[in-house]
Amino acid sequence: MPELPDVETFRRYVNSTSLHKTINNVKVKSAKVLDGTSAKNLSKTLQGEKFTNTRRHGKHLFLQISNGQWLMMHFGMTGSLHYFKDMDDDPKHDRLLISFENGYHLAYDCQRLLGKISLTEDIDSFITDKNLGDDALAISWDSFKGSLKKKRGSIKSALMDQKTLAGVGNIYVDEILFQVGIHPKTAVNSINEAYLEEVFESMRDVLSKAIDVQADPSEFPPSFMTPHRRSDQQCPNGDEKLKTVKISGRTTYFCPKHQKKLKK
DNA sequence: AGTACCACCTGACGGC
DNA sequence: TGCCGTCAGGTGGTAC
Repeated sequence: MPELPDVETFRRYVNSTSLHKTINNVKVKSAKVLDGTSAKNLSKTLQGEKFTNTRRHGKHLFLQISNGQWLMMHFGMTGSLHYFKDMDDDPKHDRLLISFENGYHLAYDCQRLLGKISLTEDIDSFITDKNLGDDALAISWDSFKGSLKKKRGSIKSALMDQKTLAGVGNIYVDEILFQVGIHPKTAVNSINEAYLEEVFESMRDVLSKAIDVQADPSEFPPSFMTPHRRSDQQCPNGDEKLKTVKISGRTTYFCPKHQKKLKK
């Protein structure tokens, strides 16, 4: 689930469920997701505090703690958040369980353990340390253009590179390129400025439309390709079959009829 | 600075 | 039923 729209959805979920409530218990179920901190230290840091605010940068979510620090969550391929009261509703792969004094719990669930949780004093230095590019929904057209001009290789790899811009992953990059009708293997440096601006607009459009429906593909507009992302499925714009190709090791779906390497 | 692979992990699915 | 290869919305490291 966890690309920019999913993480933004988690952020709003935390806002509507978990702010301003005293934390009275913290259980680390798997220390493997912890990065640069220990279960003991994390518990000590959160115990008795509240979450006061949230921020998101790309695929990283930050929960502000009332002591001024930030709890960083990254969701890997399979991470998600669940707020519930009855422990019967505790998700199967919960790795961190935060309990509030109102009897509710916030669980960080992550089946494949590829996610990360850490503590940080300062979001800006976290972003600098990780070398992350600007957030894909916050970046200006000028910065986007500037960052992509330095890139070589395919447009797909460039958009997915978190150092270039943060938040776009394998699913949404395919959707963005499908919407502009550009072949994912197109060399970035062969795209002229006007067309690159269309890519930029498509990125903003796809990401915000996904956020509008809580990143639920079953609610995507009918013109979106993502819900057809299965082998042998047809393009939403016709009876053409979608095809797959590997780009930087990731399975890529595209429509051979509607996505061309060069714009006519 | 690219790509190509491997690794980290668990689990679902299809073929035999 | 069971075993096995393959694949999965991410990232980081390596070698070339």
